[in-house]
Amino acid sequence: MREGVVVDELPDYVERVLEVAERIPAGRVMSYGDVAEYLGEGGPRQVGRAMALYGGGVPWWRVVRADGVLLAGSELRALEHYREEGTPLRERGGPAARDHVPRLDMRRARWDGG
DNA sequence: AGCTTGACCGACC
DNA sequence: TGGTCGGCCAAGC
Repeated sequence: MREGVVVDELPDYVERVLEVAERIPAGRVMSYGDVAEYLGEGGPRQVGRAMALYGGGVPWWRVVRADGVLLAGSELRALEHYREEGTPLRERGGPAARDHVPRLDMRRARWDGG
């Protein structure tokens, strides 16, 4: 069985990142930096890379930027999940709300990891 | 070995 | 409220 040199297993660090992502409850989020800090290893950028490459199988929309800006390129997909899960958003109230993608209300949506 | 590139962050203005 | 800047750290070239 030595032929199976194919990488059917993800790097250890990536596995841990995905594990944390899966623990985030619906309606809540963690920032990349939060996840890194929670793991006690790596940094926001490492978490970001892990999610970008392998995050497809987990609730990727629950791992977000610390400033609450929605994932570039997937704003609408993410937004649908947020509305469905009731994740706190900062909608823009005024007339200028037209064509404006909301941001997450990080104060309320942030999850500390239990 | 050096430089650029990211699903980033916090401080500052 | 929004933009810049420096720091961050691994990967790629």
